Amino acid sequence: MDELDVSLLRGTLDLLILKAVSWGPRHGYAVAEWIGEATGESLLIGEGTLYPALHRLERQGLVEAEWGLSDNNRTAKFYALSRTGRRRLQAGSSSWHRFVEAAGRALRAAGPVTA
Amino acid sequence: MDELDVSLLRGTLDLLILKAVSWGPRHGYAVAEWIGEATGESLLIGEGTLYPALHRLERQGLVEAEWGLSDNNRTAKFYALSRTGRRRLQAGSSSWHRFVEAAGRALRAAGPVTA
DNA sequence: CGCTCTCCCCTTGCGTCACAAGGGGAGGGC
DNA sequence: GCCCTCCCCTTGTGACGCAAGGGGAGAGCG
Repeated sequence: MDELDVSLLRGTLDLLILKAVSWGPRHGYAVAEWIGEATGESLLIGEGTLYPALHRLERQGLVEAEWGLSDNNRTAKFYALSRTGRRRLQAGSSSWHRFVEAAGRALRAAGPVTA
Repeated sequence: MDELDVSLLRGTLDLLILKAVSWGPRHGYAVAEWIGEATGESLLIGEGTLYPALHRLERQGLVEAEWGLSDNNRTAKFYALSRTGRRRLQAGSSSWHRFVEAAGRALRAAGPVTA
């Protein structure tokens, strides 16, 4: 009943990261923490998953990175949501919900054709 | 507003295929058709996606294949859900819904900490 | 009889991605 | 001085969705 082994994180991770920085800049480590908290520890992403994803999003211009100091006085790279990133987050969320709704309906279907 | 380009089909496809054959044997082509219908044409999977997936599921013992004749009198390979396949479908569906619920909650979150 | 259309099967190659496993540096308490 | 936590990164590997290819066999139609 703990973390899900499900590998369907695919495609959802980017959205979650964008969401994590949608209220202001956050550094990578904090992004991972937020995702963990926000999903009730259901989704724990490793650093080998997180950082490549952040770099990917940066390369796509969806987030912008800048070095700074964390609350604990540690050097950290802060990521901020760009304008296109925000649009992407909205569009992506919408797509995501539609996809999930469609698939969920199919998975809950009772009969083959119900004819 | 048509088909979704989203690549988060990852991990969901297997479940949909298992569901498609959960009411009795179905051949590959028909599986793809059912998924299309059941998702309101939101999810249209190509043959290059479908067949490898079917073979994968067969290799894992979740479905069993057998040659037969389709409604149109064509030679076709029918896939039937095995016992372990059915268990997998139930467990997978449950995991899927929990995952989706957790991620959905995070994506809909209003504030960072609401503190 | 040939033609074409639909149905139904398959494979190879490519790009992407989650993940495990590795490595490093710098602050702060003891 | 030591270790723990925080915070960054990379390389390699396996898995997978997908486009693009190829083929064969039934059925309507001229």
